[in-house]
Amino acid sequence: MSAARVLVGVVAQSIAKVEDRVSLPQFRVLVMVATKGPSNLSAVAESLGVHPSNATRTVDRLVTAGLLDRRDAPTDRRQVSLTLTEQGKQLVDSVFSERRAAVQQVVAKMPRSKRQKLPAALECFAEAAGEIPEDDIGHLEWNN
Amino acid sequence: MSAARVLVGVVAQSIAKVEDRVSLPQFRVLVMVATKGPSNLSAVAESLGVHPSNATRTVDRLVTAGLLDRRDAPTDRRQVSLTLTEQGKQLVDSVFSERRAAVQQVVAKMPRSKRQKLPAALECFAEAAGEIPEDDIGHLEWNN
DNA sequence: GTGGTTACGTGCATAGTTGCAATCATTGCA
DNA sequence: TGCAATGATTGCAACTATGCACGTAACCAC
Repeated sequence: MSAARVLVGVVAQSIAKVEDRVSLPQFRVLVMVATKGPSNLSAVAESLGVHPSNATRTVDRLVTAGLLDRRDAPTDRRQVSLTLTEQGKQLVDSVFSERRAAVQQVVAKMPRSKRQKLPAALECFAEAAGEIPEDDIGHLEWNN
Repeated sequence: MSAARVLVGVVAQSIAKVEDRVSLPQFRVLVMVATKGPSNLSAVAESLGVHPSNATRTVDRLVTAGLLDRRDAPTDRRQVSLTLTEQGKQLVDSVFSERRAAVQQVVAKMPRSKRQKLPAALECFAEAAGEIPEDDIGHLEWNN
């Protein structure tokens, strides 16, 4: 659990650095679009567990901020197609790479012997988690 | 990083379950009081990085919700003493124990051989993090 | 005591999130 | 063509968070 605290701290810190530019729900939208590719609004709303009307307005703000691109979907003009702008990509990337750096900074302080055993154990842990229904393990896409 | 995603997902899920009752900033206040014992308002505000006036109102809501107890500090009547009510304790405990359960559920799925190596590696990881200035590693008390 | 400092609280303003109901455009089916 | 279903948006209303300026009560040093 203390390791989990550390990791959560890293994530929180990485988000805090961009909180001036985007709120947490907004960032979640960006991450979802970044990870799942061009999406429509309903998908975003459902994935985040909010009312579609809220998703609309959150996307509004991201479009205004120049982080998200909203256009009509080619196949069905009722839907919209959401993609990250270059700025949006950079923002998401900056958060992710900072997380990596922070974790690596910690790993670098571990004694070499244990450091080598860590990846295998963690990979195994992640695999084990993959075998559990997503409802039980949580919203994995939450903010990463 | 995938292991980190899993752990963060667990934390996010555990918080999502109480988000109907308390907001994220509110929960952070509860956790801070739970971990650092009776506190005054300034400490809470500074620890959360918000303006003291906001801390006042956040605490207001928690008191109204019956999760927090606010009374004059015995030593200095300018200050207040914040403690968790029984309800508040239960809420924090429920989140923490759910996290533990979720992690253990994952660990239980790991093969026995690797399972034994995990705790040592993670403990070492956490220790390594402890050696890094808090500004670099993040606000560890964030929500845990 | 008097004055400065400290710790909280209040009023005010702004912005973001949330849900619900209603509306509009598009699509697909009869 | 006409009508229902779908996807998105808008108006409305409430709540939370946030900072700033100001006020009040208590403490401390002189």
